[in-house]
Amino acid sequence: MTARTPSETARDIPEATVARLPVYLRALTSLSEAGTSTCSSEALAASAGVNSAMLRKDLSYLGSYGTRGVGYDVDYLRYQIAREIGVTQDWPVVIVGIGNLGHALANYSGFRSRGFRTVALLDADPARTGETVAGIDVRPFDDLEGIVAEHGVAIGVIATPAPAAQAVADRMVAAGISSILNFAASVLTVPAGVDVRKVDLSIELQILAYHEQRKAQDQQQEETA
Amino acid sequence: MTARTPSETARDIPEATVARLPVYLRALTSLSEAGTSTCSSEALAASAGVNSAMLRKDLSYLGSYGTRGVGYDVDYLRYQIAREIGVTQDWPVVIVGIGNLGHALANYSGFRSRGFRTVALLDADPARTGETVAGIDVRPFDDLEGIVAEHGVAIGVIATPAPAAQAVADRMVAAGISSILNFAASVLTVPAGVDVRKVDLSIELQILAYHEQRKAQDQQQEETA
DNA sequence: GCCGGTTTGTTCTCTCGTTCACAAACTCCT
DNA sequence: AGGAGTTTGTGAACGAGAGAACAAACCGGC
Ligand SMILES: NC(=O)c1ccc[n+]([C@@H]2O[C@H](COP(=O)([O-])OP(=O)(O)OC[C@H]3O[C@@H](n4cnc5c(N)ncnc54)[C@H](O)[C@@H]3O)[C@@H](O)[C@H]2O)c1
Ligand SMILES: NC(=O)c1ccc[n+]([C@@H]2O[C@H](COP(=O)([O-])OP(=O)(O)OC[C@H]3O[C@@H](n4cnc5c(N)ncnc54)[C@H](O)[C@@H]3O)[C@@H](O)[C@H]2O)c1
Repeated sequence: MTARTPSETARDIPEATVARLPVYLRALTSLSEAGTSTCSSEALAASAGVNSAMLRKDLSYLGSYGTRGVGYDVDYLRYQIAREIGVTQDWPVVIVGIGNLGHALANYSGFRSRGFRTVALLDADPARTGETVAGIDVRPFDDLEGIVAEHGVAIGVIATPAPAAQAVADRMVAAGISSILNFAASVLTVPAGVDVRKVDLSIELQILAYHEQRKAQDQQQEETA
Repeated sequence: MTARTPSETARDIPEATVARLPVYLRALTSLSEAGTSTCSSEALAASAGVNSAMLRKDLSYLGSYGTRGVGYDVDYLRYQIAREIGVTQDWPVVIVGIGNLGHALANYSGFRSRGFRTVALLDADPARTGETVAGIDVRPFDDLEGIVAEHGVAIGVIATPAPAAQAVADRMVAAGISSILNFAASVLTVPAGVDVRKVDLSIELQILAYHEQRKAQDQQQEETA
């Protein structure tokens, strides 16, 4: 069963490492634009805000792209990471729910520059349909299946109110989308093989509030001590 | 030195647990609104999308708020979690950078309903100043110190372009802010005692792209097998 | 008052992630 | 060519997090 074809690079990069690769990629792009051609793990780790040992271990999962005593070639490493993540090719993306957040996302240029191309903006509200945001027409949600098939869309973004999110996700999955980025504050249930990542602003704020409260308590305790 | 005052509840809740508490809180609010007064760890875990054993362990860090053989009282548990996180009180928040994203954040109602009150919108661009978003005037960035002092703001949100983020963070910290939510795609350096959390949309998309690419490769391998 | 059924709180174990520390490998200088 | 000085890649120690399993505790019925 375990066919194990050691075709190109060995797979199985740890999830925590995958989450940091884009940060390294960004740091390398920065360095490259600043004209730096070579950098040490120490320098790159500082740019990325991590420990240098962790950086080296992360990079070692991709292969041996550094030179001992010298460091890493910025552009070469940048290409290798980009290839590993898969952003050397363009990924078509659809955004569903063109309200406050959907508008911001559609207008966000960081998308395009990092290998993601917004091919459609969809909304269920007929009043929204026909509007043009960032040069792209807002189309009815029912166009989803056609657009996904036409462009081979694999990644969908949900920016609808929470109650609509599960239904939208179901339609996306049925249409053939297998990766979803969810901004709605709700837990999505999807079949195996479909990846979901969530971004929840209010959760982030609550985590900050917890630590803030702790700081206040600690300070109070010091005062009474 | 380690005074260790076991004042109320024992502190030191694991970070992973802290990150899940807001999810439980949301699920409990949902259940409460649906009229449910009691629920088991199994049911709550399903709503939150986690394993029931993990849920019980998480809750056990707060204390013993359940009843064996019965389950948890929804409203009581909800209050206990809210108190632990610190969202029974209101947290004043400032948002800096009222562009595409800043507008969406200012218009976001989920803020207010979860214990966070936007007390000011700040932008360095004079053209933005004077505009009113969601009933709040956009004010010059230089008003930061005054507003932080006046309202006792502890939490700041950065939605400026990446190159401006570090400077904004420095000013925030100098003004007395000790928790920052950063939407800009840059690594922030802050003094010890200041918490930073980042939300980076393009990192999330890149993680999805990586897994998507892997799926495609696996499928290709199966076909040739 | 006791017993069967139910559900929590917790212990144990395993996996995953992070950091340390150092040998291997490279460059540069003499 | 050889040695001093760097920097990578990785084995090993350490710590945190997740899941399985089970005893303790509770309810309701008899
Ligand atoms: N605005 C923010 O800053 C922010 C921040 C974090 C999270 N969120 C979350 O993002 C989501 C969107 O927020 P928003 O402020 O943009 O809300 P919004 O109400 O402004 O926009 C929602 C849009 O989704 C559309 N829609 C509703 N049901 C739909 C359906 N079934 N199919 C397709 N489209 C549908 C609506 O027509 C509307 O245009 C919400 O779940 C919110 O909780 C928003
Ligand atoms: N729009 C999105 O969907 C989105 C998504 C993810 C991340 N981001 C990030 O969020 C940030 C903001 O994105 P945006 O699309 O809203 O950009 P934007 O250009 O529309 O808005 C930026 C705003 O910040 C203000 N500003 C600039 N320098 C400032 C300073 N020193 N002090 C105060 N204000 C200042 C500008 O005047 C402008 O109003 C960017 O870093 C972007 O990468 C945006």
